Amino acid sequence: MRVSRLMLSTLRDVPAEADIISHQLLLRGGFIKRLTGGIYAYMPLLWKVLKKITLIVEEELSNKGCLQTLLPQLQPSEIWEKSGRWKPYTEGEGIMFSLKDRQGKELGLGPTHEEVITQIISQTIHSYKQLPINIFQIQTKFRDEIRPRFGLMRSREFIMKDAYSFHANESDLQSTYSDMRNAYQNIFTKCGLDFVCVDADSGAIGGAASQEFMVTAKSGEDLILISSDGIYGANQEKAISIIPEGKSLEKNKPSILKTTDQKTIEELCSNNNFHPNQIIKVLAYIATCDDNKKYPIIVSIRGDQEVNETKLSNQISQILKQIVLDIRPISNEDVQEQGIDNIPFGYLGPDLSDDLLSKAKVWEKKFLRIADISAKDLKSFICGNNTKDEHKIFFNWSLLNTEQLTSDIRNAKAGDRCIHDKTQKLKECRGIEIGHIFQLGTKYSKSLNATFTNDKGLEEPFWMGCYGIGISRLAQAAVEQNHDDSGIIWPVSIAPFEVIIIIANMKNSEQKKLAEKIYQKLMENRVDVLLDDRDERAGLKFKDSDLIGIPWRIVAGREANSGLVELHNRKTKITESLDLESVVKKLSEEFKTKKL
RNA sequence: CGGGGCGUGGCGCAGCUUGGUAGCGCGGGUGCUUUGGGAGCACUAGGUCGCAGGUUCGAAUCCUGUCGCCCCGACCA
Repeated sequence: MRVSRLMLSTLRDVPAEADIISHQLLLRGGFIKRLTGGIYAYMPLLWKVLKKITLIVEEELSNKGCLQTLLPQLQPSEIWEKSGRWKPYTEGEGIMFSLKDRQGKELGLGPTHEEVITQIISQTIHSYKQLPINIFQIQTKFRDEIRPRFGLMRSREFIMKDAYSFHANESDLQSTYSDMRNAYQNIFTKCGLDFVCVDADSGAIGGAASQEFMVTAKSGEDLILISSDGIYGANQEKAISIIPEGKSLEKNKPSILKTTDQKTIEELCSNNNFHPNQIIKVLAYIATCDDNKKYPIIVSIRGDQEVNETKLSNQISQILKQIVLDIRPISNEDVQEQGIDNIPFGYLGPDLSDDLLSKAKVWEKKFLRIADISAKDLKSFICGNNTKDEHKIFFNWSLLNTEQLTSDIRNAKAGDRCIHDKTQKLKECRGIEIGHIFQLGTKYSKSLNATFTNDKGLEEPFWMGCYGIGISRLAQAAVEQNHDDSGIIWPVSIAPFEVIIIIANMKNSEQKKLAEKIYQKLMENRVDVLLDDRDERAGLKFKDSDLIGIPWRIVAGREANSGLVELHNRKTKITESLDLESVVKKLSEEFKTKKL
């Protein structure tokens, strides 16, 4: 390809809309153009990158025996009703675009394809003899993000690879799951990325085991915790740890302490010389569930710890056997709306009476009480006395005489000790999620009634797995991780072009002739090469080639009349003078490994 | 959804406080010079100042509404 024909449009100034470096560089290099919020056109340069990523993915998955397909994007509401996801996905914080056709039939614009593929497979596969099946597609997905941002990182329309596997039993699912994890390692390694694989929450998709692949980068949206030995890694939503030991409260006669205007843990500690880990923090939440009911929740946790709302939400949905649509702290407005303004915020105890809810207009009349292990483990503690300006001190759980469900709903933090080895500590870093694999189990096959006949002749729901890769996000993550002050430094395997040839001075026929010759030769050797034949000054061409990040640069310049060109590596910045034959030979060998 | 900020040629911005109907840099076009790190000079094209009302003799500027974009938050009582 010749740059004069490439529709290249680079910008010197940073467009005001871009905040993070990868977004800025993609815009400045002319890789993407924004059509509207969170919706981008992939320009020819980026499309080449996306195709290269796609090829790597297809090759790896094909090696694992996966089939490729292309599924509908417009999906009928019925199958989403059956799986129980229509409401959570279209209402509230729902992320599915939905619409009605002229008959009034409701359709969703696919954010993911579990329902569709389950339906299709159940129509096609009937016997255990046909299993397992592992099938994938690469196509555009739609998500109505509350707040699209960072260019392709969180956009409303994006390219995703999603794979779904179907099995006759759980152990077969597990073996495909680890096969896929292995394929993912290969894919991201081939893409030239630094990444980690961490335990993850399975979120709205549901299911058992789930892991995420994270490209480590300062601007990452996810907080991940990794043990110093690298054995354990998890998204903070999911991470578990051993809590730091606290300075425990001595045992003493339980009593009531006057604590006027001491509503926060901090105020309580500074006024009475307590430690946060001697106090039980009690928080009130309201959870909105699938059955349209609102459940008030009382959460107890050790004062120095933070509630993990993902864990909390999962726990509630397990207890109530309901999908939790929304969970948030109870606000003063909530309390007023319900007509129950007698809740002594700042002085709550785990044993806050249900009687306070008796006048509630729409809320359930009973608190669901959950205590984090950190609070439950305290032998003697301080907590609110459910009366303004009063706390209990030297109390224990049997004195409180209250029913509590105990579970881990605490945020693991950097510095906490690890479960697998107490001598290891967790450290935190940020990551960009580019892949996510799930063992779904039978959740979708059951709800959609997708079954096969097993070897005993009985009908049984499929065991399912699903596996995603954000293709367009991966491209941007690669930029976030590989750039310098001059621009992008694409890993060779996914670079839009492997080599760019610059003709320093278009008026010099020696340079032109030599460049053209190398250009032809490299193309004959199947090197993906770009020729900058624009009638521009050399400096501008250098700037552009650095900005768009082509890994190798050949310059036909000063030494052209002695048959020499300059070969420059974008990443190492090493430059050497070579003749035509050596340049072609060197580059052909450089790229040979991946061209069979 | 809450808070903050911004909408002025393709991009980045000034002008707005104190109304008098647009300007700078980059980019585009033409010509000459230049030619290894975003060239110089000259000429030139391109904007109903997001949109709709209102105030005024007169609005980019003041007021109201609306749309769009960006950032932060939606976490501890």
